[in-house]
Amino acid sequence: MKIGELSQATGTNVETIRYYERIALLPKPGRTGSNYRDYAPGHVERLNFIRHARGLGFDIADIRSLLDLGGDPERDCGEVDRIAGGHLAAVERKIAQLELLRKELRHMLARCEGGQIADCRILEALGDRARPAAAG
Amino acid sequence: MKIGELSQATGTNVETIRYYERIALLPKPGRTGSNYRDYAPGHVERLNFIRHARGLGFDIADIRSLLDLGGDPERDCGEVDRIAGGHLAAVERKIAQLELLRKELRHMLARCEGGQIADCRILEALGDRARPAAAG
DNA sequence: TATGAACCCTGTAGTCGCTACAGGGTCAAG
DNA sequence: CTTGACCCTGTAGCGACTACAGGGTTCATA
Repeated sequence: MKIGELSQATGTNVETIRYYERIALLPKPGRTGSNYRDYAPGHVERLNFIRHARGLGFDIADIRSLLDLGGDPERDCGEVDRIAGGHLAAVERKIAQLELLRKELRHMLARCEGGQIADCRILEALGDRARPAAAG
Repeated sequence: MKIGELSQATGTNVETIRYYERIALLPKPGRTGSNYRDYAPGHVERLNFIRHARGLGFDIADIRSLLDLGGDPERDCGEVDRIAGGHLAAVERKIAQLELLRKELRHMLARCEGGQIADCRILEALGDRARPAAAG
């Protein structure tokens, strides 16, 4: 299987696949006589795992750990749970933070009554660090 | 005012201040005889604006536009409104996306019953691209 | 006067996860 | 025999910083 086919099969950019190889996230495949990468079904599986985890926002260090753990079937599931739980917590923190931003942005926008820059409540709110809109 | 004082006054890393100068977001200050940067009150105000806007997640291109607009007091407020509104929409999209991730992660974690890696539902869910947990 | 700490300077490289070239080689079809 | 689609390596770019290395300055203290 050539890199273009792996790309098609997994919906992954060719450059991204080569990048994953470079950082040793995806093992080096064999090569054809003309030096083309030659992938096996295991590569498809692993790359699907990686792309799904990336889609869920896991960073590459976490994915590396998850893949390592997956290669050790007798080991306890706790570490996997810890990584996924840690990531969920991070996502929840991020959501909470963005909800605060949303509130402040909505507040700012609600105060805008059009008119001239000189009277712009949005610029005023941005400049006024001592009294951010979310607190008022 | 030296860079360390500006840093204190605005809660901004010294390296970040120099970075803002390099990308011409913060105007070059005067220099003392010993070549130290010498900031004026206007710099404090501008940097406060920048930091507040960055805290709200505006990117530097947007902040540049907002600062430019602020320098033109007779101009209509519409462009400012458009930038802030666009950013609010982006924040809302991001929240929606993270809420989906949260759902899928919670689902994955809920299925974990401990035990061995070989039976790990989390790794199974991650590997199973055809049927992501959020859809089931 | 010497010394040491705390500050300041420039310039460059690293972070993360890709993405986008430049400059070439390979292969199948017409 | 040429065209075009694919493949290769290597390097540089993105955004928004952050972290040095390797030096200069200032000020208080001994």
